Amino acid sequence: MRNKATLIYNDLLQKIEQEVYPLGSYLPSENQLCELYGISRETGRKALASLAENGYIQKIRGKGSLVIEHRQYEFPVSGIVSYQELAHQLGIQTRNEVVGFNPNAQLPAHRFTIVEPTVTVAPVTAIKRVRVINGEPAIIDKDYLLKSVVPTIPKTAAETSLYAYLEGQLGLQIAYATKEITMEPANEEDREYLQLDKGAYMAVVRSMTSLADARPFQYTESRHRADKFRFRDFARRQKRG
Amino acid sequence: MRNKATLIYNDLLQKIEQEVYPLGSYLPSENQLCELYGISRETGRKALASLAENGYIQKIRGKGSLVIEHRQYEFPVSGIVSYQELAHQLGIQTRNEVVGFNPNAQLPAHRFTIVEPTVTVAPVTAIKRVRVINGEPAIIDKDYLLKSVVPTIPKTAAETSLYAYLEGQLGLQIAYATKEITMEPANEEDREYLQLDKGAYMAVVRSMTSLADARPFQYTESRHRADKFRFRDFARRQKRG
DNA sequence: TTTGACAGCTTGTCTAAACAAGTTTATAGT
DNA sequence: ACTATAAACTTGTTTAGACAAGCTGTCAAA
Repeated sequence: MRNKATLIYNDLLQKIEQEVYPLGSYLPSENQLCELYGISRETGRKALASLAENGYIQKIRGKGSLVIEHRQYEFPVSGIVSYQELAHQLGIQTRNEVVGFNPNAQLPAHRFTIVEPTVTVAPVTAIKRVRVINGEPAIIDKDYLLKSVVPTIPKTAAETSLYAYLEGQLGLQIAYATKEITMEPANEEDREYLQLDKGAYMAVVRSMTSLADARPFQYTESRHRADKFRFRDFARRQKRG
Repeated sequence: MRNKATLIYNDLLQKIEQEVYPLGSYLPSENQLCELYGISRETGRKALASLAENGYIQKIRGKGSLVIEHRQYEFPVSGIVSYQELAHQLGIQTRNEVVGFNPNAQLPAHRFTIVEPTVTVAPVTAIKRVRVINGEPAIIDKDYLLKSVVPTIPKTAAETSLYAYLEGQLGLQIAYATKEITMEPANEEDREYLQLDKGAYMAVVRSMTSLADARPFQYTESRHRADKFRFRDFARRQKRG
């Protein structure tokens, strides 16, 4: 990372995870961080603010930055993390089956709001994948990527990691996403690919992902077996005036 | 709110929602904000950073702060918002039935980790409530509040708003929470209170809420009818070094 | 017409300083 | 032994300034 605050954030985070700063202990004070890293106080404070934001510490005035219990990475996580990144972090035995690949599909464009408001249908690349975890098919991912942003996608990228291709090869800057989680009855496709009984339920995560320049480019529908689904979140209470 | 950044955050947020700054437009530049509000640039930047964090704007270098589509408040929301606050914001017709109130209950203390690690059981006040939305019972909330933090809770507080009592009456500063969402088959209690068939599924949200001094004080199990459940989230991608 | 350089905007990063306010500890006085 | 005060820590807020880097339009040169 280029900026100092992120470097310090990563360093402190690593030391929290390695229990150099264990649960219930205090991080070095802001002034100590200045000396330790050779930075100004505000720079250190930015790193601490991010740690607090993500649930690793709680800042207490007059005392310091307390290391608190944070959510471990579970599957699937909140945040934008690609499946491959996640599986790697967790050491999960996983396989990726591309069961559909259509480089010339169409999608109603009302989903991609700001971009092309006049066009009613947008050309997309459609990818359908089944995630097999420990030998059991658990998730169906349906991705639709705007061809105006990503003209071509090699099938091998879908088989390995889509994000590695988008960020690494194409240099796209993936910035943010909105997600919606609902519970829905399994449809025929679900039952077929995931070998489920009738009456089974699915956790469905629909998300729109956008680039740093605010162009939405990817719509995803991720359908999870109910019994395999878990979502963890950390939230801070906002005080409104 | 006391600090300027929060004041400006609230003011900008209001103007975004009232479409003074509509979707797709740019907020005043940072230097303009300085003049508009009579503040320094860093103070304005803190307000903008919070707006970006919560998904209202996307900052684009060289251009400005673009107003992007943000999640409307849906039910239930991410974040820590009390049921009453939420229902009020949404104008939902809602009723609150306290179906259980035990001021002398016990709960395994391993949930409240840092506080009392040696004690195996913690004294809590147990509250069970059914949320009735538009005449239909939709949610069962089971709350357990540590008596070491909140010694007594009037039953009327449970009938109206628990958070209003904790923050308003007792002056407690509720700071953060970790949540976990899973899908589980409905149990007998669910079926009884929510009038469900056998084989019905529930969305279960378990959460631990803590104060500003990092003391966890509340464990909640919120059980939602599957067909009424929806969770919306906004996430930014983190770049790791 | 096209190209290229540049000025003037924008946000991003970083620093140094000052003061307010909450916590802890040492100390002096009772 | 107890208490009140003060000093020395902590984080919280705010400012002013500097320079880097990305975007856009202007204007002059080719």
